[in-house]
Formats: sequence, structure tokens, C-alpha cells
Amino acid sequence: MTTAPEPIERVSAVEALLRILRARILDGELAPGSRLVERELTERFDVARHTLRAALRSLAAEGLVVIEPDRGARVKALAAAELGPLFELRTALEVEASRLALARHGGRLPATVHQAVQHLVAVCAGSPAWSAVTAAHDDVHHAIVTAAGSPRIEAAYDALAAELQVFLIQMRPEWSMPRMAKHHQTLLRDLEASGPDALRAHIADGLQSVLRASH
Amino acid sequence: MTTAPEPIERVSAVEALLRILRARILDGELAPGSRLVERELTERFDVARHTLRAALRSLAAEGLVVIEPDRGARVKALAAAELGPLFELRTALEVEASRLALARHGGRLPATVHQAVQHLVAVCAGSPAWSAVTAAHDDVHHAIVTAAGSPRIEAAYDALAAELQVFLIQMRPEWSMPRMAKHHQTLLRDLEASGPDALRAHIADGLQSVLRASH
DNA sequence: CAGCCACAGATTGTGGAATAATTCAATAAT
DNA sequence: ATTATTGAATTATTCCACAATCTGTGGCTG
Repeated sequence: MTTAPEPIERVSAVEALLRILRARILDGELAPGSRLVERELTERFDVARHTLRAALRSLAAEGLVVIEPDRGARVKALAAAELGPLFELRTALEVEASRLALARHGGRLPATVHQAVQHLVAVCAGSPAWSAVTAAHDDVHHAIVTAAGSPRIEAAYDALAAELQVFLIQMRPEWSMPRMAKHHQTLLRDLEASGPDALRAHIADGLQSVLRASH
Repeated sequence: MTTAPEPIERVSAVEALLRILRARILDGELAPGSRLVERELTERFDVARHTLRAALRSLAAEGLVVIEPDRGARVKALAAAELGPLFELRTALEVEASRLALARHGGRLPATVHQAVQHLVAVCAGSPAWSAVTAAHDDVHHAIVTAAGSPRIEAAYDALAAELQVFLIQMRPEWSMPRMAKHHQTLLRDLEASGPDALRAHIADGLQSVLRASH
């Protein structure tokens, strides 16, 4: 018998650099709007210029970085005006994902989603760091999208979530912990009771709170 | 008085190459699955190797090209099994787009969409080349998405449409012209009468016909 | 002082070549 | 038939060079 092929991890220099830069951007170390100067980064990570440029180009395609001709790359800084369209796309993905998820599981959402919500509730009960709350919150929505079992929707959603996180990282939202918890318990109930459209209002709510937090 | 600043078009070598390669892929000259050997392409377009590699990397991020480490790039060839997930994403985008479009125009679709359908009907009436039919057909769906006025949904849809075209280019679908025309007139009526969900069945139909055509 | 110009330094865009590493196909060996 | 070996082709990465572009500074002019 043949055992299942277990591919070992081999990362090229570009790929490794890509992951590092992505992580640095997503955790806020490379702040939105900040310039990504080639010489600095090549020295810091000890890679050749072309290697760095390849990584930057991928990040640009991902939407995490903006490249302007002859002016270099900088971490993408979303303007408030761009949030609306971004949330429209998010709505498109997440509503359809929840529809698929419900259809796949006979009108209910799978245990993974329920667990994610329970975890969010548990986190909110204490007095956690905000980063822990956002992580748990993102898990909930990610669990919903994953439950759809549609890899393409999931991939698109992940890219979007990363882009949004770059924006969110620079501000403190204004949700209270108990409200965050309750809101998502309600969402879950509504989704299973009245279908995917329950997400629409929920996401709109999220946009409003983000807009308020960004003054 | 100052005239409105009109930025002139300045394309870098990478950008120019990117456009050429994209066009070659989308019109089928570079067939799905075919290898993109660096030496060949650099000689053909007289660019440096790194310039080409940068363009390929962007195309990979777009989904038109697949890059495997140490094995180079090839034009992406979609397997039939990947069509389902791709159409799920397409459904997510187009259904939400049509919802926004209807909301923006008081429950109707704007003239651009009606014109696009009329054009498709006119094209189908003759005995046109298949490429003319697909072009007119793509215009209809693109008009619907554009009518939503959501740049992010539109961008995602365009990327998807390009990816799908790479797949479709290699086969002759089996829609009859009159059926194509009638089907979209019905779609338009249903959209305005009963809302965005009318698209769901329409897209599912499209997937079925593609799957049948691909044996 | 505001605005314009010119210049120098810094940074990016592209090219070219060299070397290491990897793949792939063909052949030889077990 | 399977496994090794060999070698050519191709990709991955680096280093260097140079032109084009951007940016800030200082001086000049009105």
C-alpha cells in the first residue's frame, strides 16, 4: 500500500520574504502608509534587490501594498471612502457563503461556527486585550465562510480580511465586549432562523462602527 | 484658469509586458497549460529576465498563470472540478451586484444593461462568429455588475471573468443562438420582477452548459 | 516673503551576467 | 522492472551597473 503523500515544506527566498513582510504588515509593525524602501529592507533581511521586488509585487497584487512608478512601495492605507465598496464586496462573499453553509448543513450552521461564537463570548467575558477580541471575532466570520466549503469564496474572503485588518490595526474600535458577544449570538440565531440575509444588517453594523471609530 | 489635470499614460516595461502577456493569454495565443519559458519570452519581447519574472508574478496573482518553484510558469488550466467553486464565487459577486444595481435604480436595471441585452439579441439573430456571441454575452453580465456601482465587486468580477475566459477559450459551448438570446431576455425580466435570486438559476445553467461542453 | 529654478543626492527601473540549485529525460546498472 | 547516474535545460538568487525619476535644498528674482 502507498501512504498518503506528505509534501514537505520548501520555501523559496521570495516566498519566505513574502510571509515575513505580510506578517509585519498585518501585525502593524509596518504601519499603513509607511514607505518600503528597497535598500532598507534588503539590508534588514539580507536578500537581493530583485528578490525583494518580487515579494513587493506579490504583496501589491494581494492588495496589502501599493506601488507607484519611480516612487516605490508603501503599505496600503485605506481611505474611509474606500471602506464602503470594500464592505460591499465583503457582504457579497459572506452572504453567499452563509447561504452555501446553511444549504450544506440542512439549514443549520456546523459545530465549528457555534464553537467560534462560544469562544468569542468567552473571550469577551473577561477583560481581554483588544487584539484577542478581534482575533476571536475574525474567527467567527472565517468559520462561517469556511463552512460554505467553497475554496474560491474563502480565498477571496481571506484576501479581503487581510486588507481590512491593515486598516483596522490603526484604530481602536468602539464595541463594548458584552455587546460584541451578544451581537454574534443573535447573528447565529437569526442566520439559522431566517437565512443568509441576516448577515447583511450585521455587516452594515460593523461598517458603521468602523466609520465612527475612524472619526 | 487651470484645465483639469489629465495624467498622461506612462507605462513601465513590466506593465507593458504584463498587458501584452495578458492579452495573449486571453485571446488564446498562449494556450492554457502551455509553459512560459523565460528565455523564449525574454528574447521574443526583448526584456530583461527580471522584468519578465515580475510580469509573470503579477499574472500569477491575477490567477491567469501558475508558478511552481523551480518548474517555471504556465498558463493556468482550470480542471473541470474547479469550475464549481469558481461559479460559486461568481454567483456571490453577481447576485450581490444585481441587488445593489436594483436598489440603486429603484428596482429596475439601468439602460446600459437593457442595451447590452438588446445587443446580444441582435448579435444572436444573425449567424455570427462564436467569439462575437461570447463578447456580447460577457458584456451583459459585466453591465449588470457595473450597474452596482461597487468598484471592489467589479474588480473581483473582472479578475474572475478573465480567469474563466482562459478556460472557455479552449472549447465550443453548446448554446444555440436563439436560446442564448431568449434566456437573457427572460433573465432581465425576472431580475426586475423578482429580484437578484433570479441570477442564481441562470448562473447554474451556465455552469451546466459549460460542463456538458467539456465532456 | 512667495515663487521659481537649478542642482545634488537618494531611490527606483531595467538590464546583464554569473553561479547555485533544481528539474527532467535518457541511459546504464542492478 | 526498478533504481542510479549522468548531463542538458531551466529556474532561483545574487551582484553590479547605469539611466531615469523623484525630492529636498539653496539661491535667485520679483
